[in-house]
Amino acid sequence: MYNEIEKQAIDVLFNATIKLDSEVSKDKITLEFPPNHDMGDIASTVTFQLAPILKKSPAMIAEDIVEVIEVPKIFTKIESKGPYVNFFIDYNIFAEGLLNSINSDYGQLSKIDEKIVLEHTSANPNGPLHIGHIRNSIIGDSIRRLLLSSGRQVETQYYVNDMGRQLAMVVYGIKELGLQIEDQGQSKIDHNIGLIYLKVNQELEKDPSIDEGVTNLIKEYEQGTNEELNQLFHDTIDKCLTGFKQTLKRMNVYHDKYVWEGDFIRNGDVDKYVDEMVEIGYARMEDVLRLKLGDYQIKNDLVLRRADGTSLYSTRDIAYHMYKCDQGDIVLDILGSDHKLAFKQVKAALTILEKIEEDSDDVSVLFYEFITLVDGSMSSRTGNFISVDDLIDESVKRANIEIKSRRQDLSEDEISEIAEIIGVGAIRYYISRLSPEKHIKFKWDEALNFEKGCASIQYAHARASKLLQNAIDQGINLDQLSFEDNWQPNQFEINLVRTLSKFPKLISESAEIRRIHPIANYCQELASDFNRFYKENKVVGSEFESSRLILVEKAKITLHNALDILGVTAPERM
RNA sequence: GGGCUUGUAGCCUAGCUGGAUAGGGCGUUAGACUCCUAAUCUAAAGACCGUGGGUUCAAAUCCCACCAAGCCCGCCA
Repeated sequence: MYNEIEKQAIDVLFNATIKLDSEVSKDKITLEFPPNHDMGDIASTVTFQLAPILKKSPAMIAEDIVEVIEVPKIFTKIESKGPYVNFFIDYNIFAEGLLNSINSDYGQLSKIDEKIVLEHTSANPNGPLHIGHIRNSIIGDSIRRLLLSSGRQVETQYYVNDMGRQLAMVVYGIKELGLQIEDQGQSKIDHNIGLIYLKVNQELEKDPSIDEGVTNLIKEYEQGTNEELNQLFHDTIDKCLTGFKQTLKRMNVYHDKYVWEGDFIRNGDVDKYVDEMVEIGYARMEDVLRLKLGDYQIKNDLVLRRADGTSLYSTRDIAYHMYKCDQGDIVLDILGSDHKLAFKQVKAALTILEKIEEDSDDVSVLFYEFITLVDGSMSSRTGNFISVDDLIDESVKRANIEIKSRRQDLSEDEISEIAEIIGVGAIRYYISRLSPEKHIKFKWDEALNFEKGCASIQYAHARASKLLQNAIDQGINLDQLSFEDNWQPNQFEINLVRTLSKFPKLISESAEIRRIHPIANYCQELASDFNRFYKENKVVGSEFESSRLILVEKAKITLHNALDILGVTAPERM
């Protein structure tokens, strides 16, 4: 609906430029939103492009355009203001059309023939997920939802790091130090494993020879001939992943597939690609086997094998990325900014192996900066971290207290259910609203804010729900609403309609640049517009009851769908 | 030392392919519930856009230098 209006604006602008003998191609005519509503709904800056051609100031050209431009029915007027050509939408016409076009899957754009293989989270299975990891999961999962909404196909993968040193240390603790996962006394199994990892690190400080034992375990597991050892590695990882999955499920984070890195050793891919890189001449044996990447403006060699012949993370990651390239059209990783160099190296390797063109965007990353605690960075090794489980528990606990102080009429079960929705929402929103390149210093009170945070958006949704329920209780059939003939949207209704109309464009643009924080911003804006409308307009029992109920219903849908992209549940009441 | 990222009101932040009065939010101050949930709304105060140069008709946005914070430069992942 909104698209059509933009098209009309571009058409008449185009015709106007022809009349002025200064035709510009239609795709060069870009539109933007004016800084405030007094200046209209749509603005064009074509005049800046025409200025050098016509040798006149943009402001004069704007006046000329307005002089000759034909005003389509959907606009009340087109004005020039300085260099801008501003379009004013006729909401008496537009509101009904727009609202009629909103159905339950508003924001779901038409299908794009593109499949994206999206890897996110992929935390090492050596202890619980902490708040550093969860930024990855939240961004990754929201990107998945955003890309799906934009019409693309997405497969999300969790890359299970079973060959790494960290995991081997846990296994060492179980096998050689007699530590039992079930004996660690933590409430969740991944926390138990984290405690073993911590203990092995402490032992290692006292007895450096443990290091050699761990190395031997890695070697033996990579050879894969010791069935009992294989089983121990697998069991340990499975247990840890069981814990992860519980946490991720609670956070509304979904993976389609878990891919084990060891598989790329077992199926021979790692050897095959290493051999190929040797053959092509980029990998050379010096002190160890090194991949030379000077041709790709990377000074640091990538070591492909340890001196003892075992593989390294980066090597296996190359094989994994080769695999992912075959699974879809686009490969997208969500990674912490500490992986920037490593990723460049992997990408260079993919180029060497002729999987992708140099500088291709088909394999790319969304990087995010770290979350640190006030007293320094997090570390599973030293146990200095806040686990996601603790974070959720605290958030839900606070939400619970908040609800109890507001609602005395709800049962304990109802409160718990709503507290979970609000608590998890607060966390997801806190991460989603920020640009990924912003470094976060974690503070409880900032993360878990129930006023003007996510809760206020959820509240707007709950309000809308309640309002519709009230209407139903009065015997109104929501399926048979129609606009009153004399309804002319007032300023509050116009603002709400305008914001609603921006949603599909927001989806396509955000998906294009692969950013989720514009969606979070939008949720806030929409909730705000809805709350203002609600405050100033009686709905049930008003002169325009039917039109307003339609407006409320559509706002509710949009709020719901926007929150859904952020993985935030929209509650029916709170 | 080299590279990448960030620096916007007391605090958090959007804007960064240059263009309209730098947009939100928290907090502060002053108001609003006999009226569909006040987790709300209204109003006010609060910003030399890190600093210094430069390019331009026009710079928060581009270029250079500097300062500050974070990250990377492993036979860790």
